[in-house]
Amino acid sequence: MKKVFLKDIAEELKVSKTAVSLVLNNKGDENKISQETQKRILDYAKKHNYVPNQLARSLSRGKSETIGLIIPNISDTFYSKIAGYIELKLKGSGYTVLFSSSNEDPKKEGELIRSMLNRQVEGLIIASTQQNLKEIESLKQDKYPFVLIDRHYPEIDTNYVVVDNYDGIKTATEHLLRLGRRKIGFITLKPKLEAIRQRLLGYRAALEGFGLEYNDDLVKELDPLNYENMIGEAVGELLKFPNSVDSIVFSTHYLTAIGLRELKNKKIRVPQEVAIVSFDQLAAFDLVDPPITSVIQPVKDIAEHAVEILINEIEGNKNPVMVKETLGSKLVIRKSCGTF
Amino acid sequence: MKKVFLKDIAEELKVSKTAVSLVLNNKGDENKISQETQKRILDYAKKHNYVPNQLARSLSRGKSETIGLIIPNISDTFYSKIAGYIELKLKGSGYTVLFSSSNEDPKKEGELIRSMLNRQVEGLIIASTQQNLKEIESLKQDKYPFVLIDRHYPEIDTNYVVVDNYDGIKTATEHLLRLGRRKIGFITLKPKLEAIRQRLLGYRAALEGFGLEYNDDLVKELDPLNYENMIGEAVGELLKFPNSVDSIVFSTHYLTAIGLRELKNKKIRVPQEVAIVSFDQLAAFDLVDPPITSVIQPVKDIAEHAVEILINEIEGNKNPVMVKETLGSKLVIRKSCGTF
DNA sequence: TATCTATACTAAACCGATTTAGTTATTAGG
DNA sequence: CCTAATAACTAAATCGGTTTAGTATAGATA
Repeated sequence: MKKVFLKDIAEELKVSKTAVSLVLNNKGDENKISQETQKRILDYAKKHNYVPNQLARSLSRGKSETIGLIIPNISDTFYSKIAGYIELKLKGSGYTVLFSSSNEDPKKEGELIRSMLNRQVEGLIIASTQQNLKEIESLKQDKYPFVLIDRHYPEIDTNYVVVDNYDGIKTATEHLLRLGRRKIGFITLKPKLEAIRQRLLGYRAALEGFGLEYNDDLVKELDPLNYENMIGEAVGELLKFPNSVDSIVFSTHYLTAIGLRELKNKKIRVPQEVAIVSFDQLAAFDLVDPPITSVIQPVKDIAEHAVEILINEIEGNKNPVMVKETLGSKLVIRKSCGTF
Repeated sequence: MKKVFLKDIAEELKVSKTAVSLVLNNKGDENKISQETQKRILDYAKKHNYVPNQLARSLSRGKSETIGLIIPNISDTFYSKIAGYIELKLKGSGYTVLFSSSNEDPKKEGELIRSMLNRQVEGLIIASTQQNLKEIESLKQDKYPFVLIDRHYPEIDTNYVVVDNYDGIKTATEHLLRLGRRKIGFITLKPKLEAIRQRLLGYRAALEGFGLEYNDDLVKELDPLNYENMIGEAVGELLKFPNSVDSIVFSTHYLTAIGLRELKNKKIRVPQEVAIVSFDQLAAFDLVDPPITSVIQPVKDIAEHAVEILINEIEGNKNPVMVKETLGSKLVIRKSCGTF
């Protein structure tokens, strides 16, 4: 079946392109196109299976009805869930999502932002590497609608929806302290990210709240690109710490998973010898031996709030007040911490 | 900073739009634009931070440099991993991925396909609901480049990359049989999908290979949209089966997870009383109590092969032979099956 | 001197829509 | 009967690029 264009319909029906376009966009009535003509156009379009070319449409209207989502990694369950909820929230709104992963590479992230702008997305949701201050600032300067999620730039006044990382880790650490653990290790990533830095601060604050001194030796910062090879050593060192640590706080779900694997390899009994708690979780953490006490994130809320804020800015008032949301997380207590 | 367009550059530099366009597309030399003019254009473009409007570009060239990915659900780790690998494979090729979830809804899938065509994507990778025969056939008729993944339509001659579902489940079931289990339950989804039907056949073939009779009571088919509420009953019935089953094969990772939860609730010892094996897995299945024996899928291969086939068809010969690949899976033996 | 050939460009059509600013024919009002 | 208003359209500009088919000039060749 040959593809049919607006022009074809117009020629065939001996009406103008204008008429066809108006009718197909439901603007026939308000533009006084007769019912008869409207019917002819509609029928012909349906019969010949006409579909408008979105590119042409977007170009001429200056609206793409697309929003862009830039995340570190679509394979990470945390982000794939967010992506899923964003899609769901957008369902029926007419917007499509264009998404891409930066793989924590600031340069790639910059390219993605520009590529999305070229593609005329109408707004962006970004879980940034937090190393593109310039780029984000210029988005803001251009009054381009966007909202940061999961990670934001404290130094710029933007929309954002993040989780209270500080508080999440603090709560988790305090839970261990309350259970009597005192030699608490912390396995985290090298803090290029403000979010990660917040987690370290939370850990520290919890200790100090219990009158304990912060000890650098208890904190292992792994390279985000090479953590799998470094985890063995990190765990090993914590176990060698004078008489070994009695517990470990992991700052991400994947560190927890490989950390626990390592502890099991070394035949450490969890939680008897070493208790653990995790920031964020994987789907099966409740089934793990032992079930892992985790700080769980309000993934759905992050996604939905971000979409609401963005759509509101795209469609609503142009010079709005920035919306800043820091959502709370929830500690789900299972067995790996040594219970309550 | 005001946005600068091709036209602006041309007017400012007193050259034609043609010249600017050619130079910026690296076609200056072959079109004999003088080095001097080229430099002026390039410098001006860089200085004023010119970026071409992709929509206009795509429209006029008839190429969008975008490929579409339609999957059931981006939140499912299986598909999010595939999405990740597809992105990775496409990196540097100039193509962008536009992806959307059908949520197993054939109608939605149809809309997505059409929406992507409107957006002029140059090719499609689809993990179909397998209930859109018509739609897929018409893609084929239009010689539109596409490749099916994970699920295909046996009745149409298309490109596809799938996993041998039959063989995967058969191997898993045989493993249980070889370990002496004889009353093997099978928890699966209602087989709207050919892929799911294949799994049932694999289960059955394994039994029959061991001279066992297929028994309907041992097979529980759950509604894909309501499996969480049905799992309790399903497991309960299998346990009530004369003297209870001695093992269960789960046909997807999420059924395994909730099934195991249910078994644990009921204080069934796994694998002593009931052994389990899973088709596909979640990130922490090796850490679970007990670690879950799973058939693992070649996710990376699926993604990479699909991309290769698609790009080849988009850029290469126009009337190619369809590529049909059925990849093997691998049984990873852990504890939940009662070991070797 | 007339013709050919490079060189270095450009005008204008085109991609497939949307939209502004009219135009014509008919009817209503004064 | 004349003017104004309304109904039912349409021509042409526009969106921001790409591309085809030329053109003008200078130098080389016969």
